[in-house]
Amino acid sequence: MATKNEILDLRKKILDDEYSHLNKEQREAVFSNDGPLLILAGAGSGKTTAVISKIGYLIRYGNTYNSTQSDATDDDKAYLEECLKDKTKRTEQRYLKLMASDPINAYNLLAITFTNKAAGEMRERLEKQYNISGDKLWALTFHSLCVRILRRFADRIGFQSNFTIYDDTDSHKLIDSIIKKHHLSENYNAKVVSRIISAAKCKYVSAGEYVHEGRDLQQVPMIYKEYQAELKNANAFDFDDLIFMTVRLLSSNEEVRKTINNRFQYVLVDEYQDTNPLQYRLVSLLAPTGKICVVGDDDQSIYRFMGASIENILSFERQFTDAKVVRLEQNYRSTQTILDAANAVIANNEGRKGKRLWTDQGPGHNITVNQLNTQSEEGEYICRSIMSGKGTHGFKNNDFCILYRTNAQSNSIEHSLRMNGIPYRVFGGQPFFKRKEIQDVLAYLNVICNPYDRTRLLRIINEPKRGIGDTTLDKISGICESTGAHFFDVIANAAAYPELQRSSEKLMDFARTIKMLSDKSKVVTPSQLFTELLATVRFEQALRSQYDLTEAISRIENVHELQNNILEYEKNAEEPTLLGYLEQTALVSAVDNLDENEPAVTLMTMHCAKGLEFDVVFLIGFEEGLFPSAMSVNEPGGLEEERRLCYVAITRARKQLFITSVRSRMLYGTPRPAIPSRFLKEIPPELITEVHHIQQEIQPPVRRSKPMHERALLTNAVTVIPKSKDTKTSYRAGQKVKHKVFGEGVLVSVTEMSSDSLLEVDFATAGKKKLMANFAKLMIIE
DNA sequence: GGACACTGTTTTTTT
DNA sequence: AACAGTGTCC
Repeated sequence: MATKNEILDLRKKILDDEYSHLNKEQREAVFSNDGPLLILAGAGSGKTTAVISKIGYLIRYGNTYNSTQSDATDDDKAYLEECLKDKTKRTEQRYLKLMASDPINAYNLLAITFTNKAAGEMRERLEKQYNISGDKLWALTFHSLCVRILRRFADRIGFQSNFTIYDDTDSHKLIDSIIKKHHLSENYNAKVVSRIISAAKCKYVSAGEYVHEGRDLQQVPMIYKEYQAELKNANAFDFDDLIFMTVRLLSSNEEVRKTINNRFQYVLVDEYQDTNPLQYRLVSLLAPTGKICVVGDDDQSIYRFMGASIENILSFERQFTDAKVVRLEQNYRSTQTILDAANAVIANNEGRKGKRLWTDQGPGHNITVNQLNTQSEEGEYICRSIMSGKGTHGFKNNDFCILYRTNAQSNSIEHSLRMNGIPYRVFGGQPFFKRKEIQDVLAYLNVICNPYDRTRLLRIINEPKRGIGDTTLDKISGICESTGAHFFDVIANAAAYPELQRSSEKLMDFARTIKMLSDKSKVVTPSQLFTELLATVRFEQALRSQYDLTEAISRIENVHELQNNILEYEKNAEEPTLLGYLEQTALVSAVDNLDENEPAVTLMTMHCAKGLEFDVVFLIGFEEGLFPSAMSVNEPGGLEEERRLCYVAITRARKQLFITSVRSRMLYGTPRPAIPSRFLKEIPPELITEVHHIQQEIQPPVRRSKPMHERALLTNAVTVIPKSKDTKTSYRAGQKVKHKVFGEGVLVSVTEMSSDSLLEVDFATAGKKKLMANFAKLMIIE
């Protein structure tokens, strides 16, 4: 009889061999499945590889590594010894029978990620490396997971499964209407109230339980209660409620909880440092037996403002008994210089789990630091650096990434990139979906799915104009108030209410349109319905009559772009539905659309960049008041959060890091003096090469008598920029340019004006147009 | 009901 | 500088 230890030892050797592509710590993370596990994964430490391997392992072997049961014979032992030497044997039934202990079905695994992109990548890699079908295993974000659960069990908490999702704009609108109704506009701001309510929800404090502190805003509990009543009446959830109500559902309904727990036998949570107490509750409900692995990095917790609690990861070991912690500190991404800088900066924080990144790659390039006078110089400097990086190091456009603290900073950089003909993509801000015409069409689609969605119904009931004014709407609200009827039902039966006599035809006509489209939506594809909708409400005609030709064209283009977006969705979704599409538009994150292969420089906020990596990273606007932000420095813990953000930003870079600041920054349209960020001083000086941006015109041949150090300075400078006379001279007649709406065209003439240039462009499709250079945002193609 | 001018506010980060 | 919200007039 082979002893238990002999067999265990043999198994360990085989598994170490099979997972030899991982380092020791990663293997430990893969093999530790006895109880709750926390993987403390530093930036770039191969965490995704470890997680993918772990899932593969759980599905193939279950919990072999630590399995104590063993009744193997000597013959089994000899067989395993053969398997150790001969890999091909490891597909045999007997091998698996000896090695596996409670393997988990992919169907019974749940992986929660931070973005849909991360979830998609996980599914892809599992499919490719372990042949695990992506639709069997649920890899989702917190929000999309909750939508799935709620769609199935909505009736248990008094909702219908065709519920719609309110984004921030929608909830602000709703809260604002409640504030107005109670004549509280003087002292109550929808945004502020919405934040308070959201913060309460993130701590799982319901409207009934909420107790307001402080002397101001005493009416918040009342608004909170009404807001929840309105949401329920509208059959809608806001972002927080998606999770809140799922928690409520699981904790109050044993049958549902059993169904869910039966399905999910092992739960993985990524980016655990960014979860909030509400999400913690959800996680504990999903993994009551401690079959759970969370992955995170306390140093990368940057979403406190969204209610994320760094406490979740810091106290994981207390919250989940017998938890094990594995640290991944070897970095496979960056040079030692970049890691040293990151380590040095984050070392200034207190209350960390503690961790030090290292790599066996060399030191690489020093970090390049430059202080410029203005934002346009900053932009120009970056463009020059990109161009020289492409020339001397052979980098491609998509190897570069520009990161900033606030979205507003993208403007000036975009301008420089356009002027230099460098293709780029901006992420975040999501201006497209915020456009009025897009919001309007989406509101229609939401109402078609869920006619009780009152906020969106109000948005479109008179858009395009159909003669239904405020007076009528007030009357309808009054009827709803006194009878408890739904807004839509009142409209649909307008003739039954004498006070609505004058507009009853218009109202009922509108309701019939919605009803008709709603019926249709059950039999046609989302894109077909979209076409039908535009035709029925004569949307394009309305845009044409409302705006002048150029603007109408641009808005119609946007609507068509939305149609493409729907088609794209239909192509990718396994089971495309209108509700599914709307869900996606509500829950997409900025980076979900990032295509690493698109040949363009990437622009985004440091927050957005979490989880991404680029060869060359530019961190811009390193100035006091901007980064760290002025608001954060007075807040307890605010500075440490900014520093973590700085750590995240630095560790995005693989090979080269550039950091810039300016002396004069525009704020609210006026220039303000700025001094370099304190974070720059936290980077050890020996890691930094300071580049001095040279202000003079390029001088013809350097004079012999020039002192050596000044010459060195000149050659050291990555760029020598002619004094920025004005960037508009970059436009020349004959250039090929591209406009976001009009497409490609040729520049016919350039007329200099006081602060701008008038451009005449002959577009291939749209014909000749006159545009202002600063406004048109043209991209120079050649 | 809509067009227009004027005012005040905004910039921290987002599922 | 850009934009949303408000007020005024038609």
